Amino acid sequence: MESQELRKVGLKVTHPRMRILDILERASPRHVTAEDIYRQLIEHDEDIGLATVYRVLTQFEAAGLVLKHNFEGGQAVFELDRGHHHDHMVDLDSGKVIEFTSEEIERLQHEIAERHGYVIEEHSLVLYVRRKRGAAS
Amino acid sequence: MESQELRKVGLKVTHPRMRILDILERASPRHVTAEDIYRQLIEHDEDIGLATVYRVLTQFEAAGLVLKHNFEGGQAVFELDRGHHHDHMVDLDSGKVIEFTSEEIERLQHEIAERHGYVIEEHSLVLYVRRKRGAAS
DNA sequence: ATGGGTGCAAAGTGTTTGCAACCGT
DNA sequence: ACGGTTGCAAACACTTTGCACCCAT
Repeated sequence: MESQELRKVGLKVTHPRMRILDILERASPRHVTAEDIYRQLIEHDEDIGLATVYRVLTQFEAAGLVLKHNFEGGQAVFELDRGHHHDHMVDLDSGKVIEFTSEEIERLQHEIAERHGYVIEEHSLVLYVRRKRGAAS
Repeated sequence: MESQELRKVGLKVTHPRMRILDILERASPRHVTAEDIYRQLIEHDEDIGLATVYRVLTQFEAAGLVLKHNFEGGQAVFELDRGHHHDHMVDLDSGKVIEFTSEEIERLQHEIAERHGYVIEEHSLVLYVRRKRGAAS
């Protein structure tokens, strides 16, 4: 039950938070902007303001429920944190976001930070790509 | 001579563009925001508007003279493109930007994109780091 | 009941743009 | 002289905030 997830992270169980969490869980594609969520709320005749969407997303991020990414293009995108760290590829033509992981890149990153006397707090790796000519979909 | 660099990329040699290019060349740290540049212009009693700084930086980017990065924190940072591709580490405490390169990470990135049927158009790898406890400066 | 949560509108930030004057060629 | 370039102010897009009311506990 979603209300448990909210309580678990110390957030009061309110209607806006439940609805937004619900949308994030069902979201496909998984990466959505605040406006995307707001639009869906409107479609479902929910009377929730855009400001609330931003506030709730910020709280969810602080609570570790969602991840926020700043890809190119101004709008931040959010996704539910499912616990499996991954990086992103953004298809420049379709806007589609593809997730990927690479143990090896992770390892190299830590090695590099270490070499400079640093510890990685967080990182952001985004590949902006285009379909290869002749590649199948 | 800087005026040559401008002509080479097809930009009219104007006072604002010369001054901004000059600041970028002398900049240390090399990564500066539009405001940083604007501030320096003001200090040197130059009568150049912030809008012009943005316009010129955009043109420089399009001309391949500068690179623009969107690190966390809203403000975009610019650096003169010296031709040597590199990625960035941002010290979360000092704001300092450290450059690094990793042939291996580059290779892995292309391998991953390839595996998904894509070609990398550009990419962004930023490590947000903190000094390791006890690490020398 | 009480303190956090919410909607709305207004304020903020960083960046872009319209326009008349200006300057490099 | 011409057309690109500039400064200024206003417009923009996205996000945050102040405030009076509302609702979960």
